[in-house]
Amino acid sequence: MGNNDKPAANSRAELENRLARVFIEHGYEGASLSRLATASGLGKASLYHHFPGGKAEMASVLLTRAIARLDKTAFSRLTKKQPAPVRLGRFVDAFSSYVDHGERPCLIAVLDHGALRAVHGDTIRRRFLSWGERLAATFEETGMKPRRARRAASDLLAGLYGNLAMARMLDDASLFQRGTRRLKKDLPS
Amino acid sequence: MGNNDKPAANSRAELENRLARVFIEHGYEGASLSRLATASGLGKASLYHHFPGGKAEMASVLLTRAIARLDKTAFSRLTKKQPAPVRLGRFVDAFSSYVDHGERPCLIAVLDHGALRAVHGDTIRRRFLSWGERLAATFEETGMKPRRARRAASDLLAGLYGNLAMARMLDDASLFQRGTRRLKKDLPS
DNA sequence: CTTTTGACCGACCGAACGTTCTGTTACCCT
DNA sequence: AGGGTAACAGAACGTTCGGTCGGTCAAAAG
Repeated sequence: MGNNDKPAANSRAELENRLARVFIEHGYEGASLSRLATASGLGKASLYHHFPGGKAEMASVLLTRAIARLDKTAFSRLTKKQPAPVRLGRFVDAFSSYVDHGERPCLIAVLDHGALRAVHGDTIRRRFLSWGERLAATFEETGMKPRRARRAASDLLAGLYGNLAMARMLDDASLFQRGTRRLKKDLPS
Repeated sequence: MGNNDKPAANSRAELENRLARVFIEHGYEGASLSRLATASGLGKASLYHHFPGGKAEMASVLLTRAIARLDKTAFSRLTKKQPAPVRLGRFVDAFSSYVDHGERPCLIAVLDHGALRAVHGDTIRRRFLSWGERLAATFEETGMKPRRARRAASDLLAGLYGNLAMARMLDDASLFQRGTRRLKKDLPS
């Protein structure tokens, strides 16, 4: 076996979860194959059974998964049947739980550095642009003019990621939670 | 020579600038000795003349320098003789120029990851805590109650780092500049 | 009972890693 | 002129890197 003290992941989802945690913690360059093997409970060679493209494919798959998840769990709430202010509140809550209420950095942001930025930076950029537009459109529904709605969308995203960054540097997730509560309170009603 | 197409750095400050750029761009694990050597115009072995402790010492020295700079150029403005609102505005401007108006990530934040987090995370945490208190004290001087001043300080720092993160992911420094302008406008007068 | 297949891994590979050894210059000091 | 030293680099060190190879083993398929 690849590891003595950890049971192997018993499902594809569990395997990806464990790999994602390594990438989040150490970044792409710091996530070595031996670390990934240990964390997954598999041998290095076995990882190539699941990801023939090696480390690059793992990162790519995990990034795609993270984007899909953030889209499905958070941004998709912006296009539901509730009134716009409710949708915005739900979105903030969903984003918060996506980053584990401030405990975990965002994998998308983590992978947008170093060697991977050249590969996936554009995908990430486009995605955030589209998300920003969706967010702005929702703010418009609350009665804001396009210009102001754009500002509100930009401020909200920056507020979310900023509070996440501060919570990480101060090693205090409650800081993110308080910041998020404030962001919600300032939402249009 | 360690390099063919780049002139060697001609001063200690210039050397550190070039090394810092590599750490900012690639992170600690991604900043390989050969990259550092190439960027500095020195041979790998020569870097050990200036930093006997190797890569770890480079990062440590550069981190200390970044903290000192941010303190001196930005946070020190909070304890000058001008009225508090003016000091806050100056602080935001100074922070903005510290990160090259949104073009460059903050080295302190970049080095607070992976292997280096265990080594320097606590130093960084304490520093940001102290900076947050200084910022809150200045907000208090504008008439805010302690509780609200703390919130304002936290929101301002989060806003700064959040806009920086968004500017990076969207690859658009003007986004940081607009966000910063808004943060200044919302400052107490 | 055989064959095939999917999951797995120990052992290995060349390359790159961070680091050190052994110098060679070039400049200062007396 | 001679001795010391700061600044540098070529070449090699042992280690770890991402990645490959040949194979085992259990269970499904025939």
